[in-house]
Amino acid sequence: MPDPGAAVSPETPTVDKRRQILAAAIRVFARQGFHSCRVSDIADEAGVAYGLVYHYFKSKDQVLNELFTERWSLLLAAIEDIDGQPMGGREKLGAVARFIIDSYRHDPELMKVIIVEVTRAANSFGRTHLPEIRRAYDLIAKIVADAQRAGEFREDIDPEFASMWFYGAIEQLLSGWVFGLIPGRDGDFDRAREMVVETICGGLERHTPVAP
Amino acid sequence: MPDPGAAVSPETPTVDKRRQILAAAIRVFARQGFHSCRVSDIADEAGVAYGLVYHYFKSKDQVLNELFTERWSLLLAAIEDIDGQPMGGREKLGAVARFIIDSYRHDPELMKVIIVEVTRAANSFGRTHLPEIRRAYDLIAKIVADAQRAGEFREDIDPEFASMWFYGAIEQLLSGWVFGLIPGRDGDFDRAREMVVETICGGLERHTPVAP
Amino acid sequence: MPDPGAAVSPETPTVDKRRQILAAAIRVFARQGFHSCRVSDIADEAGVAYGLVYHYFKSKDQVLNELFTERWSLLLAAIEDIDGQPMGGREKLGAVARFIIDSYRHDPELMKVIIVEVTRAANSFGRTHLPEIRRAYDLIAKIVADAQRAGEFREDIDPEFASMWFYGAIEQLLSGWVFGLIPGRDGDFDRAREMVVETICGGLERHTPVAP
Amino acid sequence: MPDPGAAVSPETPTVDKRRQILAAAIRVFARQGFHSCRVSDIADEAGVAYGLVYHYFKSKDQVLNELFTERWSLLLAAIEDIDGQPMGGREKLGAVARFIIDSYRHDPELMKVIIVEVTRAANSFGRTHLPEIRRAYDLIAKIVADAQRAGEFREDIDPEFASMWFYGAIEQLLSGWVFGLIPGRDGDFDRAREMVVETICGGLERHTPVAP
DNA sequence: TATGAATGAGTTTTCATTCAT
DNA sequence: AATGAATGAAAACTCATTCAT
Repeated sequence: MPDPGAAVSPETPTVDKRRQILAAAIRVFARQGFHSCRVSDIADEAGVAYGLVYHYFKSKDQVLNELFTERWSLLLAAIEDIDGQPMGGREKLGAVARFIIDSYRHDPELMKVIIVEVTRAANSFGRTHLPEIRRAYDLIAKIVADAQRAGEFREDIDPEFASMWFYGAIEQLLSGWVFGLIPGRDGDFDRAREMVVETICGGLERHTPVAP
Repeated sequence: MPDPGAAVSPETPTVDKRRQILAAAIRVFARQGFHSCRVSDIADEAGVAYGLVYHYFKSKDQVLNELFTERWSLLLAAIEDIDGQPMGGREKLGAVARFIIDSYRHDPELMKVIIVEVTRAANSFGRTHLPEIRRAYDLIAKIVADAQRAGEFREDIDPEFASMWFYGAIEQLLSGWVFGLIPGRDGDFDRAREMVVETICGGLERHTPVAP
Repeated sequence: MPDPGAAVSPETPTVDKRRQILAAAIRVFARQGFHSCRVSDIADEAGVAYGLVYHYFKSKDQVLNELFTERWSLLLAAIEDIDGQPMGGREKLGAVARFIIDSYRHDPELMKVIIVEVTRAANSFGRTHLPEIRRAYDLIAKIVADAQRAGEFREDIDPEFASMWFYGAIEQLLSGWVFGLIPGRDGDFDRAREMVVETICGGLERHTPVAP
Repeated sequence: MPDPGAAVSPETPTVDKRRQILAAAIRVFARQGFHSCRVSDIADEAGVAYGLVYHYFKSKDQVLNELFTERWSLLLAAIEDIDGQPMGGREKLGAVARFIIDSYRHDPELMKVIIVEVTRAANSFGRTHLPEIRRAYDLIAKIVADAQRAGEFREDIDPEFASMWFYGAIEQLLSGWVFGLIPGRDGDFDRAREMVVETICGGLERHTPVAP
């Protein structure tokens, strides 16, 4: 089972200024937004000199890019890993939902940045990272298609579209938490996860309505 | 049945410069993005003088705000209208989906602007318009809750969350079209609408799985 | 006979801010050097707002380019004009020297800027304007070549090279004045002009040494 | 007869990092220009660590200063040496021209740097080194004055000015080679030297025009 | 001597907004 | 209503120089 927190440096003994800057950037981006913060805000938050940000990163953009890529590649690896396991479609999608939601639970600020500044910022960074983002959609679509072939999911729904519903639903959920639109206390995360899987997979599975 | 195109200017005989500017803004925002365009780009596209934009609008932001508010209030009115009609939950959500998708079909540039620059731009305009956006979620949640009370939808799924899945799925769909991630030809719009309703409502309805 | 001061605006009645900025730029560039001055220095000197410089000019570079091009094209036109007249080589070169020296006398600051920041700044602006600068060398070389064909100048000296001596000598003269290395009082200008023509043309003309 | 290549490092057996840096600086300054290169470019070119440049030199400026001073003092010494010899004006100026042109032939990159970045960069380094540069003009002027007193050169031409023509002509020649404006193949160097001496000295000498 | 991480001052350029006409 | 010249604040980025090791 993939661990959403695996990338976080486990107490580097030496002071790693590069890491320090990245961590500060997460906090600053989450608090003020990428466009509304200055590079000096990041440097101040990290407690380093202005120029050091440019010593380690080519540009302000590059800081966000790195943050995103590092995290997103974990997600892609996790989905691929999940897909490779001997599970049914519902179980696989459940595991994907769990990974994403646990990622949020583990580091809400980083996930906020990734969703708000990249994934949903389709006109700025989203466009840059479209290929990587799309890769996630494709992997999910593959899970759906496999489940259809296995007879688990109904076949009259296009897997590409189903992938959109599934990912869109989860991202909206995280957005809801990020902006305080829906309750996000401890128990809510697991409940939400169960419900979203129940709803989407329930709709994707072959089923007969219960007569009222 | 609400008409997604109702907002279009009712043929003012005199050239309405204000309308001209708004229409130009849609094209420019859709093409370049809100932040990457200058006020002069809008004026040029509209074929009017620079300062005239400021004669009619308080600020660049105000132009986008107006565009959004005008359109979004139509959406809210449509959902309220739909909710008031004697239909089941599936039918109501189907009508909501139809309205949104028809809005996109009718004026893809405007919908692109609204989604990309407002609805999904949670850190800039999205924050400003959060109350109105939230209102849509609430109306959808109400439809779900009513259907639950009527015994049509299963009651173990939180309507607030269900609203997120439903809206998130549709918005993701539109995003997919906007950025060319999924096919968006003529037939696709209706098929996608039917499928998303089938999937989400299928999952929300009380049902029994078909034994494999 | 070309007039080196022809381009200078003769008391524009309306305040021409663009001209105002150009005139200020000459003073500032002459005083502080192009690289050592800020755009705000120009704006301050011109008594206009910072942004107005960018309203009229694309960049700081563009201001200098315009200054140079305007003046240099006058020089080229003058040389061409001189070359077209029915005069001997010595007379023509004398007229060219007169035009350049009169240009300096008329507007020493502008000529200082052109020489110091463009003509002799071979690694920055000089490189950009090399074709135009070279054009002047070529025109002078043509005058020499014609005088050789006419039997006035000795033919064993390459006109291209002679052009270098002639132009280099005059530019060095102006540099000497600009930096106060040689006397530059009223009478000196005409004397220097006569002497440089006497020396270079004397050397270029067919002559026999006087036996000591 | 002075040797223009005398300054070249006398084969230090141990790798002389200081010399290594100076040599690298010549290449980098010649290629990119002083202002367009970074200290790190020099260090990279020399294959040494960044900070080592500052171990040997007080500043980036200091590197160029040293390069210039070392070379220029050779030139001054050469002119003084030439002036001390029992030769006529034409012979002396010929020897000076030979030294300068041979310097260029021997190390074109160094001479390019000295001319482009110092001698002709009147607003930056040229200003700093004005006294040394002026010294060269003065020495040349003295040669002219002596030749006038000896009856070899005509006396109606100011030696200070004549010095300008002579030095300006040669510098312009080198600039022409540096920027590819005039042919600079093997034979051209000697021909150009002979021609410039012939022209300038021919003009400075007492002579009578040949009647056409 | 040698290294390269760390510092931070300094400037161009952009562009929303205002305002005189 | 309409024009577009005029304003000025704001921030990314560069890079010479310092310094701890």
